Amino acid sequence: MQQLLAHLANFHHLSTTAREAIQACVTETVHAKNDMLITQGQVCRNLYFLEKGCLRGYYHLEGKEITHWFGFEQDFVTSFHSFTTGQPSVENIQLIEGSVLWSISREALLKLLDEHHELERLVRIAYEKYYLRLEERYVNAQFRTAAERYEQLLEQSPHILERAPLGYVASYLGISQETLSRVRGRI
Amino acid sequence: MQQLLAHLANFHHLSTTAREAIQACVTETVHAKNDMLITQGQVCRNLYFLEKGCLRGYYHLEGKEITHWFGFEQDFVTSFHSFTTGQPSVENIQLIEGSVLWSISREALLKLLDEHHELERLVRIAYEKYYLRLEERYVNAQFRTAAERYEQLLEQSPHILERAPLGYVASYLGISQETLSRVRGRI
DNA sequence: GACGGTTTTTGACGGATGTCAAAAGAAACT
DNA sequence: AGTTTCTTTTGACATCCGTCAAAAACCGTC
Repeated sequence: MQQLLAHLANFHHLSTTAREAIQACVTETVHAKNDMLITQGQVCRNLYFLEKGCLRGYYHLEGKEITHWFGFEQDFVTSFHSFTTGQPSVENIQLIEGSVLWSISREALLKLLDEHHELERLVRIAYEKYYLRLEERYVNAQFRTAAERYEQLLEQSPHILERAPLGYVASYLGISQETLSRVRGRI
Repeated sequence: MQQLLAHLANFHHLSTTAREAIQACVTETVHAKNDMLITQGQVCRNLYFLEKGCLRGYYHLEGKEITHWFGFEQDFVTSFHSFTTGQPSVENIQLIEGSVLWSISREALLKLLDEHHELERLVRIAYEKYYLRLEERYVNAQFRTAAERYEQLLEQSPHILERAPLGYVASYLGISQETLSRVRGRI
């Protein structure tokens, strides 16, 4: 819990009343490896904060699983599209390791924003950071060869390679597992 | 100007005082085809609203120009990373057609948010939409063949194909102009 | 309607990578 | 240690696509 509040305070100052309001409406959950946090077709009603563990977001395309993001300690995670629009999720969120999560429902979050106006700014700043990360990932995806994309990842996010199985990483890079294996062998 | 205010009102209710404050700090500019709005290396200090016209954001990678987004009427545009962090832009923004833009500086925007608290929420909602669009683009980029990515674009954003030269569209799809030309010929 | 410049198309070729299938290696369980 | 199961590697082959170069189509201007 302290982790979550400390993380939020990085974005913007937090008053005591806001802290207390947040504490009152988030709840802790523990999940085992390979558990599904969200399954395609469900509406994702919660925003999660990952205190301990590791997970991935993936969807199905052309008969394959495409892992498009990984989450680690201190990350906010949700099926963003479903959470913001209320439509069924097109993606799945699955635990890669046993994990500890804090969660808040969309309704509770909106109520929180209504009652503690200062938090609007905090959320806005969190979105900015979120957006920059997505943009960076997108740019990296433009590198032509598998080897280049792999080296980018190795440099920028080595923790992904250490904690996620090869197949997930391969689809994250947009290549087959076999190709990733070969590329890795050469380096 | 009415277009801009009407567009903002789509996100969230706008009070009269907020409207007036906005009017007071945005300015209109007109640009000719092929003008550069932002050049790589500059800090992008403004957020723009595109009233009329069409432009693209691109950057250089491995000796090629990568167009990674297009902007059209009613879009907010900026070099997002530079604008939010104050660091030099890694991307260029260039007009594809002669265009009419409204702009506001980062300082003026932050002042506006401080003085009109209600606008924080509006900006937060605008970010949500922005983010969803980026995510969608990212997912489309995962289709395996050039033909599939082209057909996705044809379905979801035919206006891009109507208004942007082939070479820009090709790099947007992550393929060569020649391949795009062939794909298009087959369909 | 002829000219120059720009954009798009066509052709030939090689390389990177996906696919399928099987082998090898690790980890988990008894 | 032995068996099962999961993950990673290796091999062979087809194909999609990038590159380079040249031709064709398009467009505005004189």
